Amino acid sequence: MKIATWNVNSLAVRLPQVLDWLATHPVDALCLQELKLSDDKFPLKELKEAGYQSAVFGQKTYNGVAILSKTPARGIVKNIQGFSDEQSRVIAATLDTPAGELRVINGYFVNGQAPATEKFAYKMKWLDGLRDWLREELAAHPKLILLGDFNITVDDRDTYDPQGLRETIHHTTEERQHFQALIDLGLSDAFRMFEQPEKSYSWWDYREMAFRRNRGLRIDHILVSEALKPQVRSCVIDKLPRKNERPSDHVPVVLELVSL
DNA sequence: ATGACGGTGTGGCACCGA
Repeated sequence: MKIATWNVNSLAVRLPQVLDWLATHPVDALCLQELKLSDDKFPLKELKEAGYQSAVFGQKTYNGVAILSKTPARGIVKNIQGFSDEQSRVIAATLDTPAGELRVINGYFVNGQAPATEKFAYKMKWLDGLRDWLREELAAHPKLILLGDFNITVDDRDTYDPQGLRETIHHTTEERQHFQALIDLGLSDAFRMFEQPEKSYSWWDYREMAFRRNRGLRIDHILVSEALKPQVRSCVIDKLPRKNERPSDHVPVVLELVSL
């Protein structure tokens, strides 16, 4: 059973690429971020024809998240419970999969612009709210996955220039402490459960031929709960879609779970 | 380096992303 995350940076532009990818990577569930469209513009029909149901929390122009799944999603929650948010950044659902009943929390985390800005402060508050809510979700759902675009590098291995980008956005101590607070709830970074290629990233800037020079960041993550850990077989980044024409700046990350 | 590229909504550009 496979589940993936992909920040598509406009589903309107990327739908053909998503359909292509699903045709070659028929995952059980695909979590999308940065739809950049309202619910009424969501391509429900096209995805249904590809074999996927959609739980959608859209927003015009910015943000927007969705969970595509082969089996119906239940218990859908939009945004962080107990945290008031104008922006559509989280959708959670319970899925019945070959690997069992899974709680899936799909997030488009706040970017944060730069330390000491209002947007950075919002990022920190948002992360606090997520942690508090996640504690409850974990208590209710032992087998839980938190995945999406975290907009945080975990350590030096996740960035092409650890020295030059020290304490800049996505690299600050404060962001990493907030990431650690999520880990401390009892979650594991599935990608680091395995040996991985050096300089593995999930995002590359469109500018300066960043992809060709592999100047990227690993900011798209999949965290798994303690109860799910024994079922994790692999976690890989699929960088191939970054070579598409008109690619997203992010690529999919894929988690494989086995049944017990 | 106030830049670069790309998406959106707008309107002759600005804003945002990371």
